[in-house]
Amino acid sequence: MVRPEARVLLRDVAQASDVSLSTASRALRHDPRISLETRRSVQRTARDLRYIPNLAARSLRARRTRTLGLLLTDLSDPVPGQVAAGFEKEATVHGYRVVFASGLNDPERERRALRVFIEHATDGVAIVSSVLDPRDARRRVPPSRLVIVQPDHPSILRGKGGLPPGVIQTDDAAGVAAATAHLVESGYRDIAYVGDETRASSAVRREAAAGALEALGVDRPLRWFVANDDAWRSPLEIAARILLDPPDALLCYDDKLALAVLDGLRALGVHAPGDIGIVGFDGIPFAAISNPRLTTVAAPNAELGRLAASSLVEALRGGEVPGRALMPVELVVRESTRARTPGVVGAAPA
Amino acid sequence: MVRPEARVLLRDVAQASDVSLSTASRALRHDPRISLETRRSVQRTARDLRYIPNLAARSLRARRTRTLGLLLTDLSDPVPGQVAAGFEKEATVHGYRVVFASGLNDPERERRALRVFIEHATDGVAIVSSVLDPRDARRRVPPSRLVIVQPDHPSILRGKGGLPPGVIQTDDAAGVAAATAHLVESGYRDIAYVGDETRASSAVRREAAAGALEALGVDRPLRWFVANDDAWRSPLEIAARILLDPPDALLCYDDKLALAVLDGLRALGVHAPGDIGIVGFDGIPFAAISNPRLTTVAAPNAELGRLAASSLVEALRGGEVPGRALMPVELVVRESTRARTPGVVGAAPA
DNA sequence: TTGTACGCGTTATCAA
DNA sequence: TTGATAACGCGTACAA
Repeated sequence: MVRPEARVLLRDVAQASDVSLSTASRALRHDPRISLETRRSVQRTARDLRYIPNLAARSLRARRTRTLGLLLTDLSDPVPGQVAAGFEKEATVHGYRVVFASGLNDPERERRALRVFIEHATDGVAIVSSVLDPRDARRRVPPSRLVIVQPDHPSILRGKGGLPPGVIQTDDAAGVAAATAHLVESGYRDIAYVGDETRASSAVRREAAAGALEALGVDRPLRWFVANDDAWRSPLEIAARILLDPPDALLCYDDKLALAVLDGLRALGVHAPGDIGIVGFDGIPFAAISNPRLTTVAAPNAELGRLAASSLVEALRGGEVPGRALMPVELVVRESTRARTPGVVGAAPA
Repeated sequence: MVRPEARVLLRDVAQASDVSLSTASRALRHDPRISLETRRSVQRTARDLRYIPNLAARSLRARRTRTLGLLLTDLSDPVPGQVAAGFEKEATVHGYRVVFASGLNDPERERRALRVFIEHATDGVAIVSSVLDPRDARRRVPPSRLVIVQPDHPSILRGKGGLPPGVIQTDDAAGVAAATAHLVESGYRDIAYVGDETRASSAVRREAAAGALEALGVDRPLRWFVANDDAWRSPLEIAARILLDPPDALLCYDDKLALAVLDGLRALGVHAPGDIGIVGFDGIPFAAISNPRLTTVAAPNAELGRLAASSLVEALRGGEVPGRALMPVELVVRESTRARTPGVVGAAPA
């Protein structure tokens, strides 16, 4: 980048300011041992010469890069996108740069990405919605410099008892329970979950819904329509399967899927909330302006990213292990669910 | 990253394989001068020791990083997200890593981001939808290593005559013209543009619509509702303004805005395509499953990203200036517009 | 076919 | 308060 012969080096700045290399270096880093006068002068010439430090040399010597790595699933998806935006913004505030990599839910790609971060000698790493085993991740990246956001590995199913350190996640179970309660209060009885059969985060939500339903004393257990990761791409297929034996209401894995289901059902003449109630998860912007507007469990995605960055930076400063956090989610009731009397609509047998 | 005492260096690999540093280095880079036998052995021990090369040292010495920089507007927006995903995927295929930065439509932030790329000594840089003056960008990054995707600076207005090298963009004017023709063919006469008043890309689309309308011999000139960058966040406000004097059809700056307008109008009792026709731009996934599904001009966003990466890589290999490309867009007619007879609906005075 | 030795640009140690 | 100098880890011209 930039032709070598054109690039201004620290030594050029030093020569131009008539000081030694080390003085120039210190002056630019605001070292208090350098007189204010020299500092100003050096900084001025550095700006005049358009000096840009070579990060490679700096990190080689200083053993840190002020760079953070962020591993996420897919940049083209709004949810990880929001997390990434929050993370980058917060990191920038603290003077850190960010290197991104996408894992696309493939453990092998995720491992390669971590390797890239290590090559880049990132000071810290955040992993969002990783399908990688957290223990595996911690073997590759020292736990003191690792934050795991919204883990999506089966281990989160067993780990009911307390969050491990360095993990930031939303209280999905509570959110789904609230959504389930809302459905039941609104008179829905025959409720089904629509979501992935393999991903751990999906299992968490499904089990939370089942548990809530039972706890609420609803006699009909939760049903389940399997809709894998890209089911939202074929709204008709999934809608047709649902209509084979339609429940009163659907709890969908996420908003993307919920909106697709909404579309597929509409194409087949079934409308929410009149014929069926629909709830999503995530709170993406489009859920607020769909028709009908989608009832959803909103997660603070950008905030998750910000928190990941700040807790990473703090841990790096203090040499501590990053803290844990369980973030609340919020049920946002909109038009895709509504109060109704049970049994009016849908093929709900006695 | 990784405690120094734990990190495996090339010299550790060399020692363990009983060869010199340089032999180890060459063996790992598949240098044909090293016997196959030693190569294999060194590679084996490197893997066993989990050796990960230090990129800083390598790039310092080799004067290249195999890293590309991607500057975009906002990671949380689906459109740049798709470009980013395509870019990253293609870059990875060619063995390049990617550093991202978001400029948020702020020239100052964009300049800072370019600086970060130079610090990182990225081999090449792609700038997506930048509001920075391309000449400014080219002063900071050598043109031979710069690709500008979808520039959004006023200079694109004047530069009608031929694309400059290193620029990749979509043929927005043609797309908007096609959309306008579609509206006119469908019987819409009083047509308005909804979009930003300052951004160059918005001006291009508005002018293309106005020109197309005139060329089609429609007597009513294009009207214009100003809706700035985050107007989509307040659907009611913009819808209310439109309803003060509603046209037959709306050409919106992008899908996000179109969907918001759709929502706001619905809230006020006005429905597409019955009461008004609505067209978006971008072809985001949600436009395909909205209600009504959105007629839009679809841009090949992921492809744009892929092309940017591959043309950058190619230019780096050949030492050439990256090529130019004008990508076609496609009018996708869906439910938010439809054939109708003029004058039936809307406040179209004689 | 392999090894020796130097330098990439910066920061940190030590001495002045 | 400042300067000289030795690393940091790797790639490569040159020697063997």
